[in-house]
Amino acid sequence: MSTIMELDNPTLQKAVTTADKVFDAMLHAIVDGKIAAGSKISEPELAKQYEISRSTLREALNRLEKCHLIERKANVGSRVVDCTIEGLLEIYVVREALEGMACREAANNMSDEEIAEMQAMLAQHANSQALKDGISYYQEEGDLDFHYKVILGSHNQQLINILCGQLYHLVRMYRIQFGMHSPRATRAFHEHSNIIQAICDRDGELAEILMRRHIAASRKNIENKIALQNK
Amino acid sequence: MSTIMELDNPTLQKAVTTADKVFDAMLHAIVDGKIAAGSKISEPELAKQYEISRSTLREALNRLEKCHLIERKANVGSRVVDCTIEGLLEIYVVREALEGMACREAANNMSDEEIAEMQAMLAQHANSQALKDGISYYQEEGDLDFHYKVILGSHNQQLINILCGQLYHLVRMYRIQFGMHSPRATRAFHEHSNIIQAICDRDGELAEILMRRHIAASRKNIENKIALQNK
DNA sequence: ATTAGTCTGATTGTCGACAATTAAACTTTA
DNA sequence: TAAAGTTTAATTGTCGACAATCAGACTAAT
Repeated sequence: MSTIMELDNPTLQKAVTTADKVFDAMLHAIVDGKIAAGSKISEPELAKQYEISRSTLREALNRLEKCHLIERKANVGSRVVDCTIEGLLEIYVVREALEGMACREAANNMSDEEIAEMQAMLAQHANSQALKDGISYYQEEGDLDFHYKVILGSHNQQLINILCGQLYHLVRMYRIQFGMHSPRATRAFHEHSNIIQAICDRDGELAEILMRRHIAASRKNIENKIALQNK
Repeated sequence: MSTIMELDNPTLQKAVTTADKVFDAMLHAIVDGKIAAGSKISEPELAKQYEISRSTLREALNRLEKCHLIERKANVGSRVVDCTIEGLLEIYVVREALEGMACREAANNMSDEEIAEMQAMLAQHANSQALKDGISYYQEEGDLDFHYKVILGSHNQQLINILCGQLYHLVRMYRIQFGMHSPRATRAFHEHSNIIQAICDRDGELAEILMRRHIAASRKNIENKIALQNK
């Protein structure tokens, strides 16, 4: 396990203060839909629920706002963001741009060890996929693992913060709440494989193109589903 | 003045609460270097200075952290981010990706009125530039205006939040503290002009390419200066 | 009946004080 | 003298209470 993971990845920083722990708890609760999307947040109620003071809760709320998981209006209160199709498509657009660039930078900046790690991970996914075959849950987790590795491989702290620290919480939220178990498992696997190859060849330009196509394909997949649903 | 500006642009939301006002004050102070980059922030001292309680100050600090202008460590305190060459180049990489995509989306989504507005703005810049010629301050301001308009034109709230709400504060901070009065004034003007043309033609693909080149050119300009300095 | 205005209950914003933790000064020992 | 341990001062995290603001219920007037 490379030391880069723990130092740079904002999602893996251990919670030391109680506000941190409440933040983690609420993060999972929101992502998993246990706190409903779009619902209003009552500070006194939640403070009682977590058995903390309102100040501490507000500290946690501030961090949730940093992740764009809640929205605050002055003198009115906080709401959990609601999951809309438009919002989902907006995120795909941002991901296409940022992860495409991250992939280019990863091809330039990843160490040989990191690349080897990623290849090993892919091989492992190949096995677990052969086991579970149709079932896509592991593939889904594997998909996130893969994208995280590429992002961290960019060695660009700004990219890492925006993607891992903010956007990916929303990505996971949408995946769970929209029940997005992609049927593109084997196709995604081959796309991942090609991307890693490009990174291994240090071909940043190609790596970016492939990653953008990979994400754009997911987006189009969603758009098609929506189009069918509205017919 | 389009109503979209006020509603969507996070930088233009009026400050209603006192924490908002302190946030605005500190934002400017940090961007302008009146609070030194890399310096430690003393909560009791600043609270006294702004004549507010520590709770209110911490609320303001939380928002500064959202903009990546300060960094907090648990039980240790907050520091203003320091301006490094590496950090500056990282930002350019993110901008190239995000603003490139924003430009593509702007070509798809901007209304004809918005495009006309932007063209009018460019004409105005042409005049003020002819007046001031060598002096690049107005061109610098104009450059920011132009980029803001394109970002808002994407009509993608995620893109707008990340770029206008977070990254551009850092951009302005670097510009001021590194004294980046670009000597590329007339070249940048022509690049802006071509980008607007592509947007006007609704050619998203070209618009993205041109914007990416525009930003990459700025980055390379910096890199060259650094290379000269270190010789 | 509808609109305007007032009032009330509840929620958010702000404050000052206390507890927990850290960093530095000081002592002690090899 | 240098290194380790202890103490102390200061800073941060947390708490409960008060003030400011808002949303909805109620009343009154056209």
